[in-house]
Parts: sequence; C-alpha cells; structure tokens
Amino acid sequence: MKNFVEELRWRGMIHDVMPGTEEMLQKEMVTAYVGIDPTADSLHIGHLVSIMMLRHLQRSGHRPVVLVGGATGMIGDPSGKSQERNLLDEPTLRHNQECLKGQIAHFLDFDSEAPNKAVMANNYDWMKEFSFLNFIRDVGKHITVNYMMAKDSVKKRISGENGEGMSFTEFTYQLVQGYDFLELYRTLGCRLQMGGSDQWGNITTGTEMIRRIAGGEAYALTCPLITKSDGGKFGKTEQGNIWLDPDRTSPYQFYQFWINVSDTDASKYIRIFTTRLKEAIEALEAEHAQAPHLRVLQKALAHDITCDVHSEADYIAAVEASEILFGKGTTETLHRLGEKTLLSVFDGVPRFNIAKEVLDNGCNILDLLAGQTSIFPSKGEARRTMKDGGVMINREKVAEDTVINTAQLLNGRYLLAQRGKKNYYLIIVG
RNA sequence: GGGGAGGUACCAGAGCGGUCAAAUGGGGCAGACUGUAAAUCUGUUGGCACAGCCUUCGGAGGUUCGAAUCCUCCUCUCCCCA
Repeated sequence: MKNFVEELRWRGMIHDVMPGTEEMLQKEMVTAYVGIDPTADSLHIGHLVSIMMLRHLQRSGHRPVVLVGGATGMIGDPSGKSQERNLLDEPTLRHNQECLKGQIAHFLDFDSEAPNKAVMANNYDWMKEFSFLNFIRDVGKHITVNYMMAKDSVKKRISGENGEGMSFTEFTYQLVQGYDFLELYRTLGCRLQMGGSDQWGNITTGTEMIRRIAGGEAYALTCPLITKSDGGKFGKTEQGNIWLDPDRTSPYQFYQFWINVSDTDASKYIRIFTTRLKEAIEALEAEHAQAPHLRVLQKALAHDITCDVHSEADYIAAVEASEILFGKGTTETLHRLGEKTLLSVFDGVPRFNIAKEVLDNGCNILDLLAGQTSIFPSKGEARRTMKDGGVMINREKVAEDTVINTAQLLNGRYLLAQRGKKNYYLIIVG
C-alpha cells in the first residue's frame, strides 16, 4: 500500500490532516470521500483538485467515494461566499449526477471488480425522507450549539465586520454535511473525508458526530485552496469558468488554458493535476530552467490533463491548432489550408456568420468587426485597438480604413479575425 | 421610533455652479520586450457620422444663461441612540 498522505504531501496538496490519519491509511484499505455540489451538469477545473485527491487515493489502494451533494447543495455552505442556492428539481439533480459521473469516470475506476472500485452516492437519497423532527432528535441532540458556534465559518459570519448575520439554514449546514459523513461511515465504512481547506470545520463536525453518535473514529484531510501566483482566481478567465464539458469549453480552449499558465504556477499545478512521479517532475523543472522558452512544464501539464479530461485525439488537434495559430503561420499558409483542416484547426474558436451580400461590394472593417459581428463591442473600441496595431485579418494587420471583400476569403467563405495576440474569431460567410 | 452619513464610470474613490465624459488607484483591453510566462514600460478604457455631436454622476421634478455640484419630493444603503 502506497503512502497516500506522503504522496499528497510532496505534491503540495495537504493543508491539514487530523492526527492518526496517516497511520490508519498505512495499515489497511480505507474508504474516503469528497463532496461535490451538483449545481451544473459539468465540472469545472476547480473541482479537479478534489477529483485528483480521490485519484491518488485510489491509486494508493484505497476506496474513493464521490458524494454528490443533492441535499446540501440546496442549502448553501456558509464557509464560501456563496449566495443563496437554487433548489434543483429531482430530474435535474439526477441528470447532473449522471453527467458528473461520466466526467469523473475518466479519473476513477468505477467499473472494475477491484475491491477499491469507486462509489458514487447522493445525499439527497437519505436526506429527502429525513423529517425535521427526526433530524433534530437523532442528530441535533448530540452536537451542542457551543461547538457549532466555535467554527470559524460561523464566527466569521456572526461577528464579522461585514457581518450580515447568517440564517438558521446556513447555521445548520455543518450538521447536514456532518450527517453525510456519519451516514457514509455506517453504510460504507467510510472513515475519512477530504476537501478544500475551507471545509475543515464542516468535516470535523462529521468526525465529531461519528465519535458521539456511533462511537467510531473518523478522520479529516484538507488541501490548500488553489491559487494563482498573481493573486487571481484559479480556473477563471474573462470568458468564465474552464469546464470539463467540451460543449462549454472546447478542448482547444482547455488546452490553451494550461499552456498559458505562468512558470511558477506550472510547477505547482503539474504536481496537483498530473500523476507524474516526483523525480520526473523535478527532471522537467530542471529542463525548464535550462530552456524556459520551450515551456516543457506547461506542455507536459497541458498534455496530461487534456488527455485525461478529453482524449489523445483532442489533444493532438489542440496542439496542431495552436501551432498554426501561434506558430509561424502567415496569410499564405492560411490560404493553403484546405477547408477541412481549416475548420478543424478553428474548432473551438468563436464563430460568427455573416451573409455573403455584406462583402459583395466590400465592407468596412469597423462595420464588420463591431456591426456584422460582435468581435468588438463598439466601433470606438475597434478603432482604438487598430490604432495600437492589435487587429489582424487573416494574420495581416489592418487599419480602420480597410475594406474587406470576397477576394480575401479563405476557401471562398472564411475570414480569420484576430484581436490582440491570443483572441481568434472565425467569420463564416454565406 | 429619534438622530446622523451617504448613493459618482467595471470596482474603490475625488469633485460640490461653468475650464467635467468627470482627478487618482485598481481592474480590463491593446502595444513594446519576451516564451502564447512573469516582471517592467507605453497607450487606452461611455457612444457615434470622432478637431464635432449625443447620452451619463440613485429616481422624478425645479432654480439658473449654465447643474455631478443648489432646492423639493421619492427611493435605497450604512452608522449611532431607543
């Protein structure tokens, strides 16, 4: 049995561990879980940290449980800055759960006959019939308000400077989540809950419940919040979240996200989001230090995670597209591309459709970019960016008096517009 | 219920009768340098038919040649006392 805690430790994935956790995991196969809110039918990369913890857990010979928070997701965790949640109806909940499972199955083994195959549970299943009266009698009785009040998440909300107070519902959250742990302890023998560092308080309420109600021992392990070296939020771009669902975030955009990670972040992320060995990662870092412009770290990171989330083929397509877009591509190479390659290269690049008539008599570039399409929100902004030399059509800089006509079309019906270095748009004519 | 402070652009925050499309900082966007990195520097950041015009300073009215700035009412937020 591999030392799971040690594995997470060198990967920088441990924020806090309850004493005794490591010893237990060394002794025998342990069942452990993390919770995920089924608020959407896709995960985003923020969820990936939890999933990777489970993956390392399973690879170390233990049994991972994914707990879908159908019930808890309706309440809203006061630890985060999360707003009031919307209630999901049951069909949506089930649909989301199935979608999430499909994505998580890329990382965990749910189907084999191995004794440590992964399990998925949904707390809605045991909470939906639980009456309020039964809950306060069987669960609430065992935990004192004093104990609950001592949690940082609660204290912050009650005495905080921007203290808006907290509703009873939110206050109860830790009991509901704690009860999940108890339930999983009873039904699956689950003895460890993992999560982000903001979950520590909630997790320990669970271990406390297991101790008081079931007389058992359970443990907690949290990982640090993933940050960016520049202080920004991890996993967010101007376009929003980076999703695992290819319809929300194309494999090309997904790959680009990881390729664009800064050097300091790449070192950190490659430990967290890949299963590469310590020595291999250190070797890559040495290589990267020798020739930083080659960005071997980013490339390795993007490779592993794109293949895991999407597929080898998607990865290759993303690399090819990136080479054409960011390599030595010129207007000539663009014109030489066949329609099929062109479309596959620009799969995942935002598209705009315009009528052919627009170009018949030539169309002013401003009107094309800020009228016919919404590449720019206003002509003024398009004009400004052009003045700075930030706009290209088919990889050639254009000025505000440029007129676009059908002669410039690629393959007779495409235009490649570029705003700045990294933003591409495909205009389809016809 | 009583008293006070205040609502200004994406955010924070100046301005308190004309020179205000509104200081400054942050953020955003773009450029240079590089490696599609970081740091740095530069430009830009309401719209348009762009040396001009139009719409903006919580909302509605009013005073004035002229209002983000003064007055009235409404509205929302925050603080203190009860």
